[in-house]
Amino acid sequence: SLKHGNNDPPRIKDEPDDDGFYASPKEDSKPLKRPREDDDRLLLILQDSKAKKVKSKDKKVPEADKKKKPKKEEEQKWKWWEEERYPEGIKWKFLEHKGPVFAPPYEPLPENVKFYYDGKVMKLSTKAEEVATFFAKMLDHEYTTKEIFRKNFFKDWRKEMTSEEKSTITSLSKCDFTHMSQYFKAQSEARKQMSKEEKQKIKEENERLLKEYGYCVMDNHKERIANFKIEPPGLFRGRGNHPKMGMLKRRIMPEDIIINCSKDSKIPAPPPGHKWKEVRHDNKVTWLVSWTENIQGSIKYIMLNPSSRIKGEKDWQKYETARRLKKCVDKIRNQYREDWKSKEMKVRQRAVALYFIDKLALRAGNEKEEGETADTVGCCSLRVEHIKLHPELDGQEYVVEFDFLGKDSIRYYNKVPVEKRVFKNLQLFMENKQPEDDLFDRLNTSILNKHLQDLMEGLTAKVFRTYNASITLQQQLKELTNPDDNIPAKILSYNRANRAVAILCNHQRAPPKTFEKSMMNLQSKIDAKKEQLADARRELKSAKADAKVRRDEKSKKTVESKKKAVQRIEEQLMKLEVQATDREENKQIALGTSKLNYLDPRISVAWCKKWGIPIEKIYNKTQREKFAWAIDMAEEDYEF
DNA sequence: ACCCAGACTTAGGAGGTGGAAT
DNA sequence: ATTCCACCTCCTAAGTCTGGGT
Repeated sequence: SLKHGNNDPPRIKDEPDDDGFYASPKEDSKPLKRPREDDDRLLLILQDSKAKKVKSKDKKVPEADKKKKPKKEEEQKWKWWEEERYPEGIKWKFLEHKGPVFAPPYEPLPENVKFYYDGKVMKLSTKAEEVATFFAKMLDHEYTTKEIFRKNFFKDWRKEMTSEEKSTITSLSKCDFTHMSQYFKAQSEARKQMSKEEKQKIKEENERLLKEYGYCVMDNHKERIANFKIEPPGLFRGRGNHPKMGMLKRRIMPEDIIINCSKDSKIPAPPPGHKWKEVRHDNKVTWLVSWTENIQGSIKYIMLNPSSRIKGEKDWQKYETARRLKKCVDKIRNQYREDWKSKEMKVRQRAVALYFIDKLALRAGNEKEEGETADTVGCCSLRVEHIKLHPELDGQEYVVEFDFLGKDSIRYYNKVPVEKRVFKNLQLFMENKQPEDDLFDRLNTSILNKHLQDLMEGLTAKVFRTYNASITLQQQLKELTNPDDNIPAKILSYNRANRAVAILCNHQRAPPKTFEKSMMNLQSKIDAKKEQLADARRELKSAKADAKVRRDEKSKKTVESKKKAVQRIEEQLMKLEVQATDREENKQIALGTSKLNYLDPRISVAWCKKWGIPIEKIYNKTQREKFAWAIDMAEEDYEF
């Protein structure tokens, strides 16, 4: 994908050198006060009494606490961040859940929906038909025309056919799925046209499912599960140029499922007539359910929601590690600059790679198995073909031009002036190499991370991304927030700071399909508003003139109300213009990923408090749930 | 030193939803 | 009431990193 053009803003963070600029964090990684007290500190409310029994041994709640026994609502806002953490390695003491929800069984097509082979109607066996419907549903997608997709699909489809089908259906191009495809289109159209009641019914059914399977009990607290539904079967579509696209993702059965829960919990029952693959009781891991997927052979998990204690604690910890990096980043930078001069090739490569990771927020770049996944790279796996060296370019010296596909096959394109020593090192690394050779042939992520571990406990390559993202947000907010601005303008500043981070981290998106159109609509709204403003101003003027002549109360009042009207329209216009700017600047940039994964939420919370911005303007409901810990603890003077 | 399985975080897109505009 | 559109939720792929085995 070539979403990213040459004219993009440079993706280099620009951070003040002054280390004393930010006061050192008041709290370090041990901010926890209250002891956890073995599972029975806080009572949890569960609607069903069964679950209450689970914790019937909760008798020793201290008196002091009983008095303040929180009401239901408060209880749902359990402040896990005020409790002590478990010792390293232990993730929970009690875990009970209902197991996964399986994909609905296949419903065969109605008799009148036909599949044609070589122009003739052909009735498929149920299994073959099911797989055929997967293809039929994708017919409008470009990738069903791709050779790899078709080849992989056909190979896997044939495995599901009866021997007769196999001998008849020998060429995919003779298969006609169009009737099936039309049927599905009609179905989805019908779904859209459903009556309110029918839609309501579906909604209620989903809610029932969520209520029953969407939560678990972990250590006396009811916690939301992130993904309690098993992935349905279908055709695999990897991102980018994936060698396995089109392969059949098989249906997961209870017999594939490993259940993880505590011994003394009510063990979830497999569907009637089925058995689990295994039930285990491993409290050193956080997952509730796992299975092995058939495309890559990797393990998939059911885990908790980001709002859960177990995810929140980890997230918090991540930002604390990044803050520790802040304290020693100067030292580390000096160190790698020294290492550029090392006589050991390995050390030089490590130092240059680390410089890229730090300066450009590149990912570590683990090696990948060839032919198993799309060809993408990160820092350590960069190849000679991914960079170009320009001793001079557009008036700048020592420019490195990066052009490679990163995670999710998102293109990274950037021209970066680097220090002479880096440039010379890169020339050295590239000597006598082919384009497809590794740039850093003496380096991998394991070597790099081992080194980082020596520099600071818990330091890995990705900590630099977190650190640089968060420090950039903080610094950009400082720079861009104008105290005199109104709230929408301040929010625009926030979004711009957020955008600076997204650009640094190369978080891109495809421009929304309706972008041009919606931009035009907005522009015409702005034009209309401008006219309205001009009208209002004219009216004000004449009202003023009128008042000057008449000099009575009534006409004075008219002037006042006209004035107000002008002001109101000015404000509306400004809001629209801000919206247009924001949207335009956001065309290809995805803000969500950095907001959710890289920016210490306490920075945003503090900023909101400082400027009186309602937190709802920055974080939606889900995000507020995820960042409840930060919203609760960060004050306006918080420094990352 | 390497390899691999396992666990967990990070990622963009599809499609649904609900409120505003017409 | 209907349409539109922005936002949100869900989905699951694709990374990172660890640790155990050899």
